[in-house]
Amino acid sequence: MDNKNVMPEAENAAKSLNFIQQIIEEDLKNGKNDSRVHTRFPPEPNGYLHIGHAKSICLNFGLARQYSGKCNLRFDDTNPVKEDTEYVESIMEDVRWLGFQWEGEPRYTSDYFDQLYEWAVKLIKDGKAYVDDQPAEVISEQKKTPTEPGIESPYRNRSVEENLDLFERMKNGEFGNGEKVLRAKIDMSSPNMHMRDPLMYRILHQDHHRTGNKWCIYPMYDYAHGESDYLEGITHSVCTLEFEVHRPLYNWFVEQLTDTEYRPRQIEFARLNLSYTVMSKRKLLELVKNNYVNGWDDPRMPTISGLRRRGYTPESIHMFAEKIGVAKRDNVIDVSLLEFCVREELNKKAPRVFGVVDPVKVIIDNYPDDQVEYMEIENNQEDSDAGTRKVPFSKELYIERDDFMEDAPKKFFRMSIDREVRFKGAYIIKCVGVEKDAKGEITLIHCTYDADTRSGSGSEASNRKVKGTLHWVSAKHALDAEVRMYDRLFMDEDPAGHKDKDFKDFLNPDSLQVVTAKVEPSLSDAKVGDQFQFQRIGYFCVDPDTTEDKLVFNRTVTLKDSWTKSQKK
RNA sequence: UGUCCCAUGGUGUAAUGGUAACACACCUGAUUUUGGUUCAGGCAUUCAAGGUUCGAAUCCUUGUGGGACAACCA
Repeated sequence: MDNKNVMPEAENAAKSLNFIQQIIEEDLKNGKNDSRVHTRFPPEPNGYLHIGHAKSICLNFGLARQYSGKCNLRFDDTNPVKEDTEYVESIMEDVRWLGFQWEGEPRYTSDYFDQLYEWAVKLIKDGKAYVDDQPAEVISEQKKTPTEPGIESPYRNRSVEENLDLFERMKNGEFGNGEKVLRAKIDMSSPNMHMRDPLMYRILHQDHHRTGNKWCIYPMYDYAHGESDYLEGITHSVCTLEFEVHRPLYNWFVEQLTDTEYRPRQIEFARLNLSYTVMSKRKLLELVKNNYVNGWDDPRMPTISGLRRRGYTPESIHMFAEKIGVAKRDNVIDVSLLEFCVREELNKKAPRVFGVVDPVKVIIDNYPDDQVEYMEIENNQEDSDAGTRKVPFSKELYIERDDFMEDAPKKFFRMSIDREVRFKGAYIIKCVGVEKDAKGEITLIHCTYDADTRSGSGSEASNRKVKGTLHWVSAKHALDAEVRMYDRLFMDEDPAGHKDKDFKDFLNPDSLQVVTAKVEPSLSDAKVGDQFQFQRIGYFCVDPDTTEDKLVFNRTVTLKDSWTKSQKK
């Protein structure tokens, strides 16, 4: 075969495989499980999904897509104490928003409670499971520590008949919470703690969000998970690293209960850690419950719903997941990579508009009092199809307070007394003086304009180069908009890493600032969820969840700004 | 003083016994009616010591460092 003929594809194929893809391709080659690929995303519905889950979602659904396989969505709902349908709803919404479709209906571990119960009975009959009457503390004590072997429970060698009877009575609700448990009979001296007769069932007199009061015994994760994978025909059960030590147990249950060729295979990868970001569901719940943020979808939250509301796009999250890769070593990804991915995408898609977030008024002394000119401005220089729009220009305008400095250094390219700047799409303007209030705050900037310099007029003067270009909004045409400037929630690079300190000590007091901005009139047509670049300021979206009858913008991400960066040094 | 896992620039990820590369970050410079974008360039890497080999980031041994496991959580 002539290699030269396949060069175009070779370029794509050149991408290296991550270690999971290598395992899958090996399995495919060996014809394992009929060379099927079937993955699953199995969240517990006890909280909202966050960017770390997004990595797992992109991985699992992505693998299925890549290998023409399937991917299930399964709610791992074995602990009714913590779970709720609110979370089920939000999880489905988030997965869909990310652009993935699960195979068939959503699955629930609770769908398998009957089968799991039968299998537990089988294990008892095989002498591989027993009912233990001891309280939690005693069982825990007997397990000992990782460095010393555990000791066996006095109930370990009960007869099969007694175990069967007791287990059935557990199911029938004859015992209270914690009075009895079902344990697998494996090896109390195993060096792996998870093999020291792990619990299979505990008694919880608690309504379940799906099965109601049908059950008062609930299976534990270790028992339920592998079996659920088995029942769904999962081939590759991808999970995070902390389950690595559970794998022998996962395999043990599958091997005890089934005798087919088919075997699901657990593969572990390193979970995502993001700098300046807390990812633990427990801590996020704490932020929500104690009103440090306004709910799970607060744009400062690392939740998928928070990112969505902040203006992140599914595509940008896919790009991020692609770039961070998959491996087994602990990692901390810099948030700047995530921000890069949003900017990268929004730069191509988001129309540029003029919005002044911290306005200061400018008056052009030599401009006719009642004149209004409509300046034609490009919507997006990155996209020639984006077209242009008309923006009104008049004698009184607003500019950004940061864009003026009275005693400016030479390197300051914006407005200063006696210096010229271009008002983007309009004229070259020269500052001639300022007015201040009693506190010395600038209240008005006086300018003159050069009428020959109108942009696009073709005149020689209109092509004159000046160092700075400012965006502006006509005062009498401006719309008021509420702008929510979100910043990072935590100031410390690794707020979760300080084990002796409360992570909330690192909360940023300025993580949300709400201001009234002056924006150009074309934004009266803006629709919920629309995204814009406020030229020179950052990317903003119209708050997707706004219920108010006014324009509300959420800041998605700031633009890179080499001037303010150099000033901070 | 147990079992398991991991170790490549500042941060991530490749290279699968044959020239250590890509992205982010950072730093120059050019272009720019956004101090954005784009473009060009720069900085910087195999935990250590032995061994196998013509050749080791890769295989072996030992050590060091980090992580997971002792929930009736998942």
